[in-house]
Amino acid sequence: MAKNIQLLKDGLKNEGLRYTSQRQIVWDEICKTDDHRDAEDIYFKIKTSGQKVSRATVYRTIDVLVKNNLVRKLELGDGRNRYENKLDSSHHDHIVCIQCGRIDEFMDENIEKLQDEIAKKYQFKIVRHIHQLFGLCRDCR
Amino acid sequence: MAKNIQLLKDGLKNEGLRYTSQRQIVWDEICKTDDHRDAEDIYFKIKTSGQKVSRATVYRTIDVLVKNNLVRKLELGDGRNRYENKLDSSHHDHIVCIQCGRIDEFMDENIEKLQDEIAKKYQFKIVRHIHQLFGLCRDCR
DNA sequence: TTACTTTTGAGACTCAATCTCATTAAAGGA
DNA sequence: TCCTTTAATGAGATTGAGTCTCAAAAGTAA
Repeated sequence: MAKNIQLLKDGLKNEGLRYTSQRQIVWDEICKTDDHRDAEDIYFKIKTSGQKVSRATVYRTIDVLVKNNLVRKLELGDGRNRYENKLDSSHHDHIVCIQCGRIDEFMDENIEKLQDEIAKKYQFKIVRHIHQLFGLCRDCR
Repeated sequence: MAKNIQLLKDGLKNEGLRYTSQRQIVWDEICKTDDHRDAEDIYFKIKTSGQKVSRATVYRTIDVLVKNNLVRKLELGDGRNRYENKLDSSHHDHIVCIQCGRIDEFMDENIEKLQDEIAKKYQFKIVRHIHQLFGLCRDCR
């Protein structure tokens, strides 16, 4: 956990931002699980644990963490953004069950390469991508 | 255009839904361009053209069209859903310029195949997918 | 410790989208 | 054509995720 504190401090310092207890609390909460949670979930988890961080600060801190590459933002198109920590996970995309909400992660080197070729063909400089498969998982099909 | 009217009528009949002038107006508006517009754009375009369809009906009709496979919903993760008619376009994904908003369409048979393999590996039955590349287009890079 | 600047909290606000419910109008008989 | 039934519509209220405001609190550097 000490590692996480340093990661946060360094990330903030890089951006000329201050290290505060609220930011630490939010970052700790996001590191606690490898789930894909939305901001309200994270906010209420902190709130019910008795710690005091306002909703605005939770949202603002998550933005800071995303910008500093400590947290990844997931847009599943249902109106709520989800977040996952990037502690020791390498790049991956998601496969989502539309029935039970289960989210698995996948990564395919070949798809990544094909994407690069498409970007070249269209003369785009890619900065990020979204690749999500929606369907029924083995338990729901 | 007569073709479009029939498409709509058939689509509605299949679902046991009624054919109404409002639904025709919304469908016509969506067919007018191959843009990727949001519901408000479509609503205001209809409104300023002097035709009377309420906002609620525009939203409801778009949902009907999406469910009946006449319109495709695009989720670019900026809080507004975009829509495009599926008149004579085959399946494709999108490459989006984060600077100017330009949206190009791409399709890669190999990526589609690799997706199928991933689905098999994770034992998912895929019903839809989102694949979007975000970056800077040739004019913005 | 002071002076300065960033961050926080509470709640107001935004905006896309949905919901409510009284009214209107398709669709299929008679 | 006229009924009857039932779905669709419109106006405006409501929702809900997320953002903004601004006074107060707390880092930071000298």
